[in-house]
Amino acid sequence: MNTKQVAGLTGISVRTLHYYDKIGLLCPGRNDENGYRQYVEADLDLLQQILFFKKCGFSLSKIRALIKSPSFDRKQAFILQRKYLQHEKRRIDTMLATLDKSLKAMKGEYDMAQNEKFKGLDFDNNPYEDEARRLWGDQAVDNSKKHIGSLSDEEKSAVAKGMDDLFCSLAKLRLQDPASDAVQAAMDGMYRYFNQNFGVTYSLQAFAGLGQMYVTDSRFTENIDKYGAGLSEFLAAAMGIYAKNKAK
Amino acid sequence: MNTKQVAGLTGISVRTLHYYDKIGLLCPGRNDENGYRQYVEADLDLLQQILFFKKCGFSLSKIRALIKSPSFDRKQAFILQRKYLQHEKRRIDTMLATLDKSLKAMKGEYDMAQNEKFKGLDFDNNPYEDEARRLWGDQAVDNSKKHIGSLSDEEKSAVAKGMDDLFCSLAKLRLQDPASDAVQAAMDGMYRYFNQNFGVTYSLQAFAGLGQMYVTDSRFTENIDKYGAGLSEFLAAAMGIYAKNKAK
DNA sequence: CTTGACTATAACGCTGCGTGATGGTGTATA
DNA sequence: TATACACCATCACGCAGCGTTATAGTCAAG
Repeated sequence: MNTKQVAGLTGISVRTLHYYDKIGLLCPGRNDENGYRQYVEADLDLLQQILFFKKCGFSLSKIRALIKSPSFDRKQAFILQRKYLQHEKRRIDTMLATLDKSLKAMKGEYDMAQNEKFKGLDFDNNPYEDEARRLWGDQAVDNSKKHIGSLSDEEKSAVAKGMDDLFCSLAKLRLQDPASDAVQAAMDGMYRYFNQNFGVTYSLQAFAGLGQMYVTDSRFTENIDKYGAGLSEFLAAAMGIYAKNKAK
Repeated sequence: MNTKQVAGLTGISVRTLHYYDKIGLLCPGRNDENGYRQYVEADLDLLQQILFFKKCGFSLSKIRALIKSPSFDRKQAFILQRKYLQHEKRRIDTMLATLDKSLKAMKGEYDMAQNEKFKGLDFDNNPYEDEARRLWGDQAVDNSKKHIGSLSDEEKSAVAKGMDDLFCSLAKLRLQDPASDAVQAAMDGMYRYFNQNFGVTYSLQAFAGLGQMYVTDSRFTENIDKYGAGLSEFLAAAMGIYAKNKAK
């Protein structure tokens, strides 16, 4: 299929498809003769995933990080997205209730508290995040929190210092290819460091899952990106590749 | 209430509230001593409206045009918004169905057509628009279309020319105050022109409603704004004021 | 060989805020 | 009375995700 046909099929504009290609989000093959884009079925499936992730409120760069990761699992993504949509439905119900109450209040049939007027109208928190936490991260996060909690103040600050150093050194690599030897060697160091310092043994899967959380979970993203813009997305890719390679 | 309290109550950031004030969307009174913003209950109700309109996908400038119009009716807005939300719920159901089918297709239990993969994922058309059409405009639009259809080609182009001239002259006024005498005189001309040339007699209410449609309905907005950026929003205000004044 | 319907890239514009920077106010504490 | 500290204010700049021209090459039909 050519660009225009995909546009017609999906409702995404041609311009947008060009843009997605340019930013490395959806890069179809090309016709050898004239260089025109050629979308095959796998491209369409990927586009569908992209659109679902957009619905879940992720930025394009995050989506790219997620779907490019070798540890990306379509089935899991579908399941999380379903949970997100169910959340959304409930939110809409809340908003409908708010609406009906506001109507009644307008007629004087109901006395509405101020905070009631805004139920369901808060735009901030992303339920997809919550679900992803439950699926991938909370045990790991909780465990390490528990472990850290059991340390003395000195030990705590030592660990904190170690993490700081680790992320500083990782940040310097973030413009290189995540699959390169240098980066993968750093990943090996990271994996070992985590296993030594967090009271849990990370399986390779859990390590890759933690990488996914670096982009899906704002608690991580925001802290990590302080060491350098885009670091979390870079790490997600590099950790996924590391887990995949080592699993062999 | 001060700015921070409102922020806490609604989930809207302080920065955003400042911004809304600056662009004339939500301008609370001020404390005389220090110039601080003071939000009263009416402001909160308005903010609620603004948030509902945002959910419906309107831009801030459109929202401003809608709520500032004297013909703005809170109850009608609530009702339209409810319909919009119900639409959204149905769309989510469609997306959920698409999701489940995709899962099945992945397992090989179902053969999915390409276009089926994108059901519910099209972001473009705004259901609020459709509802607003049904409520305010379709009869008027249909009637005038019918009337114009009954004309000869010459007459048609004469009407088209007249409309073109009319909007050109209106566009020149668009930076003035919609309530000013000059603008209101032009509105009088517009009202008469419409009643003479569209085979329908516009009630003042219908005239104001048409103004609302100029901003809610992209069929109008896009055409009108060709004569000058923001013309549709300006006209919506001016027509609303005209109808209100003349009703007295 | 020209027309019209495609394709391509490149560059500028727009919206809705977030994020400081900088400075005035108000009240509590030393 | 000084000073700290939390809160308010107004700029000014930056960013994502495209829409929108502008400009140019490709291809089949007439």
